[in-house]
Amino acid sequence: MPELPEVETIRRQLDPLVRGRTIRRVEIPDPTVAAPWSAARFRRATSGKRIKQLTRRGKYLRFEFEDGDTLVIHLRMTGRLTHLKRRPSGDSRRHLRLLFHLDDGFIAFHDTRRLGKAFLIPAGESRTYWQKLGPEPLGRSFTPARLAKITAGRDRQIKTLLMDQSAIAGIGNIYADEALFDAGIDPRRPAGKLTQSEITRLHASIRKTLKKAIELEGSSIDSYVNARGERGGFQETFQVHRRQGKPCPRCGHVIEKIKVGGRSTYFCPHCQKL
DNA sequence: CAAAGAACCTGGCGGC
DNA sequence: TGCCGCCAGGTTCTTT
Repeated sequence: MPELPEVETIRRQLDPLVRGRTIRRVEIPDPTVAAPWSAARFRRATSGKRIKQLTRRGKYLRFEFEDGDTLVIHLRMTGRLTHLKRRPSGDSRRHLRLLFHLDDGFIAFHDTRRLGKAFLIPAGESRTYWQKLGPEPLGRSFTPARLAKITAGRDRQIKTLLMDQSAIAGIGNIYADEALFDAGIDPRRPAGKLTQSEITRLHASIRKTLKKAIELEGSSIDSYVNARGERGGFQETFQVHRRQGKPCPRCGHVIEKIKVGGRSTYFCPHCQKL
């Protein structure tokens, strides 16, 4: 489910609710979420900790504790993180993987496909851990020149590169498709062969698309909901993603669905130049 | 080293 | 109705 806009939406909603709160107790109905750590070790490392703030890096959510340690949660495909006033019971515990009891309310991590992860980064190791990720596309360091550096000399298809988290952090299948359409670039283009003006356009399209998606609180195709359990709104504005067979909103040509890097890819063969 | 492909999971859907 | 294969917003490990 969640790419940068969805994770950022959850962060914005949750941050004011968890700031200064203490994790009183942790329930771990499915210990694989904390693997390779045991449930006991995970519980010991998180309970009693006071949360300083909630931050995001790429698609990772970070509960920063006052002692310097960080609890990291990655939702992968179907993870959901919600704030609850009451402890879930019965049907609402289906697919529940983690439940944090705060001094006021609960943070629940549900995950149908069980691909999501929760883990801890000790105070000293934080800096090096996040170095593996590329720049934040909405950050100051992500300039057209920076994007040009990322694409230079690369033989890879541009869409695959955009989704490579070590190149740029936070873009997934939805926003890669939408940004490439907005920029008028075929997703299969070798990254290193983009012209300067295409790179400038793509840079602007990435930022514009992500910002708009955050405003609309993310995209809900299937399972995604925000921290309040509500669906996002950006799926209503999809230009090409999941719209194969429908007319291109710009030229009317039929939108096609192909595979790029093993992922379903939607684009307009007329507007997006190969 | 870079790039492609398989593996990890579960559930929903279309086809037969 | 039942079974089967395919598909899904992501990452990581293995293979080329």
